[in-house]
Amino acid sequence: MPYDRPTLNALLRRHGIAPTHQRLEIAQVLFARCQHLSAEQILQQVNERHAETSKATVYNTLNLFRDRGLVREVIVDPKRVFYDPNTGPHHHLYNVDTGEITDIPADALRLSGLPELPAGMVTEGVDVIVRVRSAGTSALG
Amino acid sequence: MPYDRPTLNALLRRHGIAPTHQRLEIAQVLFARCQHLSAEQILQQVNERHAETSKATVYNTLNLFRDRGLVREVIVDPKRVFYDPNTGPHHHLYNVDTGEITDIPADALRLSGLPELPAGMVTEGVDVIVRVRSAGTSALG
DNA sequence: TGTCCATTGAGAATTATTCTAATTCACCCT
DNA sequence: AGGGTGAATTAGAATAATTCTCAATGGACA
Ligand SMILES: [Mn+2]
Ligand SMILES: [Mn+2]
Ligand SMILES: [Zn+2]
Ligand SMILES: [Zn+2]
Repeated sequence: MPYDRPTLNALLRRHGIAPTHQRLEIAQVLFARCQHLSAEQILQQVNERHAETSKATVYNTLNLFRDRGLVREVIVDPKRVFYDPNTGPHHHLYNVDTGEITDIPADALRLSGLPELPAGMVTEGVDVIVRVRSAGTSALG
Repeated sequence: MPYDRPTLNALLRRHGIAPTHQRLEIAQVLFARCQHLSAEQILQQVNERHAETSKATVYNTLNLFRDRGLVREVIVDPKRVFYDPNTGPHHHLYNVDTGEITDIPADALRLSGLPELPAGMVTEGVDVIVRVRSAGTSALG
């Protein structure tokens, strides 16, 4: 268990985040099993045992974590944002049928020939999304 | 003007879409200037001269066009979907400050080493999104 | 113990998209 | 031309993710 309370506590502090009870609970959910979760899923998992965190706090906290670089957003589904505790460079496999998101390690995939940017632009990141579906599922009706 | 009415008419028919007045107007907006537009932007442009198309029809039509492969969705902004009349393989440059989306030709960018998929999955597409921001704009407050 | 400021949270607001159910329209037949 | 028919359109309501408001809470510390 690499992510016990003292570790999470230090992690938040290191990112300039005051480690409140609710924030630790949310960090726990995110970092314990390193998955890609929506705000709604996080809300449910945090309140699994007994309800103690509000929806507003989950959204506040996720935006705070994102602003401080603790998590990143994964934009693959127009319906909801997913939160990724892995902020290192890597990419994603997205199953459009199941909604499942899987990491692709950065070094598993070579990207070459990025076009030079117009003057005055700076790259913030390069996202690669491999969209897959379960074989047999057709895009047509 | 490569996209006059008879051409659009044939284009819709070729995709199995009955070419109604509203659908032609929407196709016109999408294909005339080949941009990446949101439903709201399309609704405005279609009704620029005189209002004749409803919001419901714009959404219906965009979903129909997407299902029939006439346009593709671009998922870069959690707030809204953008529609792309270019369905050929290519990638996108997304300015997170301005919201501007620019095409990157497929051959401008080499991708190698896609991991083999778990059995029973088939690739639907690979999206590369280069997120840029105007230099000087910071992610922090 | 009391002040202070950040945090929390209930519920309302916002907004992109979808849904419903009724009207309109295009096209065909006579 | 007039009428039947199914598809298309639409106004407005519904849905749902996210944000906002602002009052209540609570920990740190004098
Ligand atoms: Mn957000
Ligand atoms: Mn859609
Ligand atoms: Zn990831
Ligand atoms: Zn494009």
